[in-house]
Amino acid sequence: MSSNTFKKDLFAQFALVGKSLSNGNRLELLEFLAQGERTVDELAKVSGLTVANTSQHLQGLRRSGLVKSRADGQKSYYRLSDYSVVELLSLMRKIAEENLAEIQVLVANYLTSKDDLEPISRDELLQRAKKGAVTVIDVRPEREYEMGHLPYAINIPLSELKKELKNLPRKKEIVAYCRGPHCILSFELVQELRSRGYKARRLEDGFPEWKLEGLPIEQEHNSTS
Amino acid sequence: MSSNTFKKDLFAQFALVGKSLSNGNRLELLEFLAQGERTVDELAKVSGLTVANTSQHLQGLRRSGLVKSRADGQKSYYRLSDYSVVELLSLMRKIAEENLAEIQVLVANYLTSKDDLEPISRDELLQRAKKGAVTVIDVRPEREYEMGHLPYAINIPLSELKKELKNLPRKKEIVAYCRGPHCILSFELVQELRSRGYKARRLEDGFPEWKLEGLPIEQEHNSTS
DNA sequence: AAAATAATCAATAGATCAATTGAATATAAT
DNA sequence: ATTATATTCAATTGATCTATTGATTATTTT
Repeated sequence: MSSNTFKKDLFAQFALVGKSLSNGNRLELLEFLAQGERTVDELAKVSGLTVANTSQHLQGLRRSGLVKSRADGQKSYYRLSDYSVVELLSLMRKIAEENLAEIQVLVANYLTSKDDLEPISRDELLQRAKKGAVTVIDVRPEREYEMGHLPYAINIPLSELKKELKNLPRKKEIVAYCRGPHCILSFELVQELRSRGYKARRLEDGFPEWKLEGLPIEQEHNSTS
Repeated sequence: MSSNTFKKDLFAQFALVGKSLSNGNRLELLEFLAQGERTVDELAKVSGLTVANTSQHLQGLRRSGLVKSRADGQKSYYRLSDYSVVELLSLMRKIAEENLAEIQVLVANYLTSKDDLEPISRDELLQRAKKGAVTVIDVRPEREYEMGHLPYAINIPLSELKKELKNLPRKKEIVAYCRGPHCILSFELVQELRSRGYKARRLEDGFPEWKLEGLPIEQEHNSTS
């Protein structure tokens, strides 16, 4: 039965990856790392964790193979090991959204508390886009945008918003979308824009759902490896 | 900052899914459930856990949305919620295989301890298949086989092996493959076959890698939803 | 009705995890 | 050299997880 302990050992290794995904704070760190390489300090700030705690989580993530790090001067830079980690997070989010009722409740409460962040439907967006009546913003990291996005959508990751504000129309409606119906990035972008007096709404769900529906897609052609 | 607690709450929900994936025994249960609906008792047997322990793990998996259950008489049947759970497991395995050196070590040791379960390469398989010199077996569950498999491969899930033995050639070499280079199913099938006197080897890796390489694929056409 | 089967429940002990705190290390700036 | 900055390390506490044990419930069979 040495095969049996082999099997157990193998599953135990796979479980190391799962362990990394078993804590909300670590997921938040990973999500942020999906936008690119970051220092411990930056990661601590956005996640609201202490630096020591962040550092320890990052080391755990490195041991499980999800992130890599490099040191430069007094800083350590962490990044996702691989693009497939983003896919893993995406898939996890999708499965959670589809099967955990609690998520629906959370989002519903958040929306009512936020007055009306109610989303625009795909159909409505298509109709208004035809008339050129909306500006569509893709909030995902550049890499994901390049691999496919909604037609006429421009790419403005959350971190780039301030720079891009001057190029956005004051009166025309802005529609933001992201990875899925509960991807937090689009919520935040819409809030930011509204607080600055822009007319902004979220698309009801994200790029994957749009693509799945067979709706038109654009893609960048400069395939930089 | 109520948006902040919303974000934390949301990530905490996603982490429930990760938690389910953070234990080797649960991964083994999920892997087995990928082959179809099973009772608690069956799951306890294959995993080597006590029934009570198995039952508790399954209830945890249900709470996190990864499995569903139904009761019939005195039995409870559990199944994966969704095919995307199989995709999630696959992706996790792939990421672990690529990033955890320990897995390479485990497999290497297992192979040497098992004399020669050394795999056949894709190229070698292609050449020998052209001459009709090999029988190719896809060890994955039927559903996955139907969605795409190697040309001329026949589908024999591990559980079906005994029934199919009489149809297998005694002298011609048999090559088995599965989901990935370390998918345990193909290891087990090869061992079973060898112990019964068949000439059997594993393919060096699995279907996803084959597909990725752009090599030819067959697909069933009866698309039963 | 009594016994057998299948699964769940409840309580427990040991192991592991998560966050905090304060110290330590290493590099950069003054 | 001294100070500041960025990160890691080590120890600790409370919380959570895992497997075990024995009891309990519900359904079938005898």
